[in-house]
Amino acid sequence: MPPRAVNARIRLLEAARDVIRAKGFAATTVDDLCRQAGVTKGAFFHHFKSKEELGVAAADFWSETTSALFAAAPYHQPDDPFDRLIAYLQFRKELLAGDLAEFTCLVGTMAQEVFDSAPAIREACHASISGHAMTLVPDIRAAMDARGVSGFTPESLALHTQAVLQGAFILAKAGNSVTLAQDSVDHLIRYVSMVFSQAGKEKK
Amino acid sequence: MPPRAVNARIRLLEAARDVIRAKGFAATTVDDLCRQAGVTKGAFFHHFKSKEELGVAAADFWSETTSALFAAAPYHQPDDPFDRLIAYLQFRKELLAGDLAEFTCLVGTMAQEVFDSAPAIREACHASISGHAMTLVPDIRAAMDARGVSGFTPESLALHTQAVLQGAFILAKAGNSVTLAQDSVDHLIRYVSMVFSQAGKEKK
DNA sequence: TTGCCAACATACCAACCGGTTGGTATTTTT
DNA sequence: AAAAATACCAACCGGTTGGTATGTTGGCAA
Repeated sequence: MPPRAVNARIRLLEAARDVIRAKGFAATTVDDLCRQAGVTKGAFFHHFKSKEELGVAAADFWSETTSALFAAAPYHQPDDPFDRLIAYLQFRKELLAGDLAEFTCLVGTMAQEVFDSAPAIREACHASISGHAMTLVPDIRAAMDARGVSGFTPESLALHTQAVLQGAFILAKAGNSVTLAQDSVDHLIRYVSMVFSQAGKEKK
Repeated sequence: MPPRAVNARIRLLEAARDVIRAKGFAATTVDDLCRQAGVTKGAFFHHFKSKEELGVAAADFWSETTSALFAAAPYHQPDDPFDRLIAYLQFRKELLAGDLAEFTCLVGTMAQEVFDSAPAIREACHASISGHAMTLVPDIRAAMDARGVSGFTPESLALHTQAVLQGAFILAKAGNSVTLAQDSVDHLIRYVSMVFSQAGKEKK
């Protein structure tokens, strides 16, 4: 465990996370990242043999940090699987606060840009998104079984929640408005509630 | 009406539509566009004073061509507003075919990339997305009134449909799978059906 | 015919970008 | 303590990029 080595690498990954979310992958230069991380270009190419490899590493880094965030989040507390699912969506909605580049999804942004030109990055983004979605599957499956819901797979609903979130990010970016994203998540919560026959429980 | 002039401009806009959807805005070079359009750089900067201005023009061009496409589409035929809405979503699902770069949304892709660095493009993308969404509002409002649905605005549901589609594009790009996008649209159709109390009409 | 202007084409440039090189300081291993 | 590996730096390089400067061409009005 080298003392400073890990530092530079992690600082570059953090810089990638922040700068790429604001400017996009292609528009972010290696110099941008070095400046933000406070290291030189030599250090950059010591840790990553190319910009593309940094993209892959940034996606993996994103997977690790976000899965830690969600694992520690409080939405796992309810006893009922359905309640946990709703609590998850509510938690996602609460995350939509502050500056746009701070809560949007790195891997969604990168995937959009490089899906055709950098398959390695695309694949790492795919693993990140679907990996996170799959953490929802046990609860969705349990809720479906408990309430006799059918007509779709737990996996497809899990992925749909991520699609709505990704789409919400795009609307928010285009409209420069966080509210747009929140409204979409509200529709998603309403959908999930109705699908699990909670439609009767109208909020006041 | 100049004979060749309009040609070069439109060919550049078509090139932008095709190349940017595949490579993204930042990764698309002016030379890329000139090559694809079969014109020289001189022609490019004659019609657009900068790459950014082309981005704005491409977004506007996208608005025009897509609104013509949707205006001529057959989903307007049903008499009932709700049926028209479902027909629209079914139509959107049917459009998800062929190569990824052929059915994804130019303005969604661009907005994601340039929302922080090119406000003019961002605004043109916003106008395109919300302009299209607003064409759905009369039918949504009529369906809500006819069936006594409330709890959200017609505008927010219209925008939500676009969010789902944009998110579906991202999942499809990340997973390199059209099916992912189609599944999400299925969930959206199920949501809209349930919201308008069509949940009883289960498909076989 | 002349004059003029839009619509291109050709040639070019300065800045920038990803990546390399050769070297040094600091650990780790032997 | 010597040797080897790791972590990092400053300077540099060749190709690329958005943009410009300077023509050239064809149509059209006076």
